[in-house]
Amino acid sequence: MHVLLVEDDSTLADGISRILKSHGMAVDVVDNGSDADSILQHAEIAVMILDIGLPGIDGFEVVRRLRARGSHLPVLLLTARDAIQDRVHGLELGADDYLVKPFATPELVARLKALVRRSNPKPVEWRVGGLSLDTFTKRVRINDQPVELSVREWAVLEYLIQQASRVVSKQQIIDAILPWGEELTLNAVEVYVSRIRLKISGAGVVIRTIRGFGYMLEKEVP
Amino acid sequence: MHVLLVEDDSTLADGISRILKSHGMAVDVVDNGSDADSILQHAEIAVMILDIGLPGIDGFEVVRRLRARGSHLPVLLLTARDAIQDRVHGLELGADDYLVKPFATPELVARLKALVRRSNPKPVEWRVGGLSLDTFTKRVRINDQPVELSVREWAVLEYLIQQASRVVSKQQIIDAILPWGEELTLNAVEVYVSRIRLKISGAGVVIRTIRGFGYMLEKEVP
DNA sequence: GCAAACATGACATGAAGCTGACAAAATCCT
DNA sequence: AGGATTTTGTCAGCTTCATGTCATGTTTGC
Repeated sequence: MHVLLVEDDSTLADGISRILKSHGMAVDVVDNGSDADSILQHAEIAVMILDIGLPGIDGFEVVRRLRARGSHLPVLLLTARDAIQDRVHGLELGADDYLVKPFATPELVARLKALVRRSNPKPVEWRVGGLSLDTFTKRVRINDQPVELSVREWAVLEYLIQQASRVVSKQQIIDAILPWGEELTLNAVEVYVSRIRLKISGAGVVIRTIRGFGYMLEKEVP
Repeated sequence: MHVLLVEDDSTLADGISRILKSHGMAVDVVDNGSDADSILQHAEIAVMILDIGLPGIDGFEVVRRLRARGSHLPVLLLTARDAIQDRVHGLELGADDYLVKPFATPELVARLKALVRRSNPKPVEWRVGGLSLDTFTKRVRINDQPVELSVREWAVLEYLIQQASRVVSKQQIIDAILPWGEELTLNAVEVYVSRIRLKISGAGVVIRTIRGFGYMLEKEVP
């Protein structure tokens, strides 16, 4: 999960960054509004922590532009203790929650998690041909017959079905299923695919190998 | 809608009271904890605004007693600006939100409305197979035989039964049963589940382990 | 036909889960 | 209050099984 932290006090930024990383989040830090604005338009960010008091483009403007672009990205405001007007104004502009400085770190983490959880309602079911993945029960069915998949296998198959009829490279698969920074042999992906193929044979769906490019999940054509 | 306002600063109490009334709410004002406690037990209150710093029985104690009686009444805490500990503690005890003094009136009203909206009264009884949880009496029955669960066990089982037939991760369980920001080892959840399984064996219900994902409560399939 | 790319069986490693035991904390009970 | 009892969370030891790599076999494109 990528967190964008916009904070110009570098000491505070470092502190928050460290805490979040220790909770397994990937943190991008910028210290001004225009950098934030540009990153938001180009990177995959799951949630933003935004200090109101910034030099140049201030926090309000960042939120305003973000919402103007139609984004629903959850935003957590950091405000000074006395800045009541700021909080109200921020919420009006479309921020989702705020935290008053100074705050306790568990509170920050809890609020962040809550925010992301709230804004992240996943589709319940993926289906291609006779193959269906139920994200509630984490169960895979082939023509209504349940099939047991391991975590890794689930992750790979979920990614493939989301990208159905598109070619995805092994590296893309690795990036999709691994936490940031972790690596794997490309052969590992081949092994996953092999195992998955075994388990989903008979569904009207195949994982085609596109030699030199990667894999593609698609309906079987006899 | 009846609001119970517990605030010993009469100037502030009058102000808040006036604002709320102008928004069409009925307001009961008391200036101490024991009065609050007694009103809560005898009147139909929709939401409580509670100052922490009270003479006699303080705000924490009021919340504690309220929750100990099994009530889900939404509670909005009023805390002094610096009292971070108070906020965390209050949320731990089961308050639903807090507001730092001084606050803007639109914020108070907005939060209050949000709180009431959010507090949808839960069904009194959950039932899956031969297992039933009565959220009012906090009692668990297996085929009408009462079973004793501890508070934690109750909390976990309640969450599991609410999410029946869905996989919930250990972290989700922790987030669901613990107050904001508190943490636990994931192993603790394993222990809870282990203990609960012992106690509910024989109901037509099992807590399945979905390795790598979490747990799922569902009807037993022999 | 040959090399590169892919497939897959086999294996060691360790991650995930379970549970009995225990110390600390909370609660109950005079 | 304070002693007894229950609850709670962590740990350690153990089992099970998923995981990732390797070695070796197979396919594919040129």
